[in-house]
Amino acid sequence: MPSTSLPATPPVLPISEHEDEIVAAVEANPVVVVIGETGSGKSTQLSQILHRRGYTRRGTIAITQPRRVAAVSVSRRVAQELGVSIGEEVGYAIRFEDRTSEKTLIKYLTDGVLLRESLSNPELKQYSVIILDEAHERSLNTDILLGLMKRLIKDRASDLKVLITSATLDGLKVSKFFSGCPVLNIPGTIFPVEKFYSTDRPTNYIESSLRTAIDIHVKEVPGDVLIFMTGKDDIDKMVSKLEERIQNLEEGSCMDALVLPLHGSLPPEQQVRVFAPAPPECRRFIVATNVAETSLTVDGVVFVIDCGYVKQRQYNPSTGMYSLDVVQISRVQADQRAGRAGRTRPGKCYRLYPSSIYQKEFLEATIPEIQRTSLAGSVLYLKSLNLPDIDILMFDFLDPPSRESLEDALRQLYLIDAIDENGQITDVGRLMAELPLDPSLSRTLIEANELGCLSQALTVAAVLSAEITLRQTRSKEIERKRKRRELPDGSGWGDHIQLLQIFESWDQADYDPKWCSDHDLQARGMKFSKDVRNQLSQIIQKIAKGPTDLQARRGRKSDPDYRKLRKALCVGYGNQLAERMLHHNGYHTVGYRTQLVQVHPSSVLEGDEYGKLPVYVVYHELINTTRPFMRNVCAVEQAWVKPILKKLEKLNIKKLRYGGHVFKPMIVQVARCTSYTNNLEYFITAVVQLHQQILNLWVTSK
DNA sequence: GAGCACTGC
Repeated sequence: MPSTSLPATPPVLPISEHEDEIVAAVEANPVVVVIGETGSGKSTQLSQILHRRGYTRRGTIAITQPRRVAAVSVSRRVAQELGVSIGEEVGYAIRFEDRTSEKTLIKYLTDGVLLRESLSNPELKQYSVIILDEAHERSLNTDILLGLMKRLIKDRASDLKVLITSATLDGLKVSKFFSGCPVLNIPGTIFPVEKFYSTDRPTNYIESSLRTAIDIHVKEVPGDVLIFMTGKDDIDKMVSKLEERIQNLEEGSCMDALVLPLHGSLPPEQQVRVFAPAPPECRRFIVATNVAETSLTVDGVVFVIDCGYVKQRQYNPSTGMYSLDVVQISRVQADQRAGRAGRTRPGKCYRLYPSSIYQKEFLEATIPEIQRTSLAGSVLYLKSLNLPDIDILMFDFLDPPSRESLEDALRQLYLIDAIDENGQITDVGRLMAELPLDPSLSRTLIEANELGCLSQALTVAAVLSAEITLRQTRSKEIERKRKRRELPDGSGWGDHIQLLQIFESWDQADYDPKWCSDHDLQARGMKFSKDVRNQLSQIIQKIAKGPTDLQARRGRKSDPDYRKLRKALCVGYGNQLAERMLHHNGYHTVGYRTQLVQVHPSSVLEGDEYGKLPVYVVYHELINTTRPFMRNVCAVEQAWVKPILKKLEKLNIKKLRYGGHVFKPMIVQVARCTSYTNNLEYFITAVVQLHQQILNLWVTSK
């Protein structure tokens, strides 16, 4: 490691007063939990403190962030405070962009990037300190990292320090997870926010928000208003109604007003409007989704209106289906929303629910992502790490996902050849884990490489992982239809093929952003899929067999029916297969559970001359809205389906969990226990887990 | 013939 010669000029932040306390705790313990409220400076200062105290002498300090923008902006800030340029002593690494060098001592990175690094370098030797920042957000990746860190500190007890930092995280719970490590509290610099509750839950929260907003506008001092809604539809409704009501107010009775929507699917140029300073003598109303809760910070907000709901996507492992539900927020979320009013001066938060509901009905914290999502990708990742104790269901999670969810993941991975019937990762599975994709798409790529249609499959995988959506301009419905007709239609084979054709057309237009807008496509999504495709090409060149032809324009004419590509998709989506009913166009899923589903109306797939849809299709996902739908489907042939049916017959969850040698994992675990008997708590935990394992085995084998 | 919150490798 190069020697350190950074100037040290810490700004005065609450955390600075706790410097000695922090350093003492880190010195004496492998893991320390730091609870720092908003404005405590933990994200920018912790790394600098440890750097000053010599922790960069034998390695780099890594600080993970759940979001890319945060990794970039915080690292820039730190570089500025230390008077160095980014990429030198201070750098960041996010997908598609690595701004670090051999000189880098403080490295900000997304949690996903750190997980990828740990794949090729499980001990993460280059780091002397790993800080998991914003752990309270409980992103899927952070949760997996928490489990990995618990292991890592045992293997690197002498030379690794781990800090878990968060705003409101239940410190005791994490401390318990890490064998009772110390918890430090750092106060923040947020201003007080007064909270007002409704006496009842409103029957119509749009109307209720409207009245509150007008009330503020007429009676309150200047200051912007942030209104939390659940989705785009509600926001649009709210914006137009609010504008109307403000217009109807008596002339000169109050100041000017500007109403702005804010949500993720807004084009960037419209999102930016929110960050422009307000015109003088004008109150802004920002009607936003959850983006304004953590991802985007709007300056000037003094009033918050909180409807108490959020739209949440959840996965049901017993049906394999996603649903998007409006659910009550948690107390942590409610407080986070309220905190948005106190960033520049004391504020007010209007909660459109009674305090009894906040106290009794709201969950303490939001259900962590790991319990709301399909785990196939994460389980494959963990399997690829070759952890010594083999049963993935015993992985030490802070909040374990359900057994059902983990078993669902094992079944899915088995059906696409990532693990064998004994639950062991296969060679195919190892390759899949290298690719930053959903397991189905990575399996498709590997099969495509065998079949000689890699270039097309790369495009499909890239476009699908960018999830481009055809932009919706409801007011210009007719025009939209006209434009969409000019786009390729998948040649009757479905949405995957259409997406491929769209990307190829864009490629032929030399990736012109204007081509996207002309065809009513989101340029942002298309650009992202192009970046993903490049990244995938680079990775696959290292692992592909034989010569690879990766140009997007190639490979079109040789296979007019896209047979190779569709076959590769059939193998990759072997866990997501559906068969049409005999007499109508409904489908049932083919797998270890059967669901009645339909092709989503947005699909390009159309019936034959008799109006019949293909007998077999694979689908990208099941989403339960008004009914269960398959989104993004591709027609496949019966002959390709047979191997999947065969695998289904052999599927045995007991074997997937415990493998052929059921006692091997236990023996390994006992061996591990005995080598850690100096840590009594770990020993007890391991024995309890072993006991549990034997019990499970006994129960399931009966 | 329906309608999608937010992240990330």
